[in-house]
Amino acid sequence: MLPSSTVENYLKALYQAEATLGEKALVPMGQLATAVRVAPGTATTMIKALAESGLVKYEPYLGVRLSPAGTKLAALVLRRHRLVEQFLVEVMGMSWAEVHEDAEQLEHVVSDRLIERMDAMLGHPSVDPHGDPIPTADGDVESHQYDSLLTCQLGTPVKMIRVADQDASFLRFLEEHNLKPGQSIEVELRDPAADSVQLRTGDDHRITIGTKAASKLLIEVV
Amino acid sequence: MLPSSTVENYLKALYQAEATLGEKALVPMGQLATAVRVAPGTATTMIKALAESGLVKYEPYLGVRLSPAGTKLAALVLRRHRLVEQFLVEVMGMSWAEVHEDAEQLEHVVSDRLIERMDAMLGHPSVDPHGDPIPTADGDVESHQYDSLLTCQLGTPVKMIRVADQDASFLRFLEEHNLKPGQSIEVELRDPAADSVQLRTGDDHRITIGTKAASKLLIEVV
DNA sequence: AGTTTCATTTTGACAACTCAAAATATAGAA
DNA sequence: TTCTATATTTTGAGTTGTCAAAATGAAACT
Repeated sequence: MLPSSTVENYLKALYQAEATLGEKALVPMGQLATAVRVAPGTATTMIKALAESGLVKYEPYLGVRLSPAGTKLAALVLRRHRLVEQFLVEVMGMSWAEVHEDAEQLEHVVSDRLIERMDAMLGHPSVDPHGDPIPTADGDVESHQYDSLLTCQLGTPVKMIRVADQDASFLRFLEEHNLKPGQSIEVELRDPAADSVQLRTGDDHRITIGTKAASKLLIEVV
Repeated sequence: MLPSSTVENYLKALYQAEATLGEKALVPMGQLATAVRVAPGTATTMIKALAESGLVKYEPYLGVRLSPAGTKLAALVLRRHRLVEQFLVEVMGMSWAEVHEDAEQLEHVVSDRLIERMDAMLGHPSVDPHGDPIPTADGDVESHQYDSLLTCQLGTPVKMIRVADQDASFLRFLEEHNLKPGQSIEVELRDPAADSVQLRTGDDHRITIGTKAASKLLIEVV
């Protein structure tokens, strides 16, 4: 019984929620319902069914957690999603700001045959255009913890690694200022009162962004 | 209200049935039900709904025909299907025998943006790997009537144009004998008693195939 | 015309997914 | 501890797409 697109979306949402909430945390129903854009009751119903089929562990009133089986399935959905994004950018020449929606659809229908061919054509990439890690065909992920532009040291040159946000207009903004994975950056100033972070990029541009945005830009000390 | 995958499949099946039955013919329910692989009653129910939304003309007990709106929608599904097939063969390097199933899924989720990108990357092809014509983005199709290896003149050199069958094992057979669109062929002999047709290909191989198979291979006199 | 045959339609039911709104549980404030 | 605000679950209902099997229509053969 292979999972429907709907089920895949629930699993994927749980996977991503767990990644930000921390491994062993239970994902609250409300958050899950918001993520998959359904009414709270709908999420409850679905989760009870998924618990029935062993894909999640459900603790009434507390939340949900993926089972090992569910985790693996979710990782494979994410693998397809991210390989497709990388493919759309690298091969089809699409902008990284516009590939998310397409990948969101394609991830559910792309066959193993096709996805492995894409993987090979791309030279088995380890990350997608946003720097998100691509799980292996076995569902294993290389997961690092990175600092963000909000938490890193001031005045230290760092390299951008990953954008933890898929919002198209945000990505377009980043693209416009050449803030992509690989770019060198230095945080010059943080102003808590103004809720802002001031950057200098490797190609010597100064940009000021909000702290919320800064927290989405993950980096590594050079 | 954009059509669901299910609706798209019904429309596509009708389009293809009409293409073989003749323009103004009504497609019988039974045939449609078989094509979309549902029980007869299911097809009746669905068709009544489609008639309601103006995509088909339904004549109880006689059959169905696509409306102009339905025809256009079906052509666009076919456009996506065939462009995807061409893309999978030309860009992804897949065999023409194995692209049908993938295209069957992808045709429902590939965005306009992506399909037009594929189209451009392929140089706006007019036919897919099987020689089937690719409708334009407006839903217009260049439709020729071709002779087949069953109906063409004996001993006359002809060129293969199109394979009117998507069966994977049949396509693998053709590939093995290099019977692809573009190939020159000559029919040497037809034996009605043996139900067979004997060919000589441009690269000088002799092959004997059944009349049913021969009727699927469309050609043009050189 | 009468009867058998076959295709088609109707009926009743079910599975997957969803919602709105009522009922209930939990947690935090008084 | 009691009340209240908030999150969660339950309930009843709707949509889409499906099937099996009964009922009906059309056609074909005595």
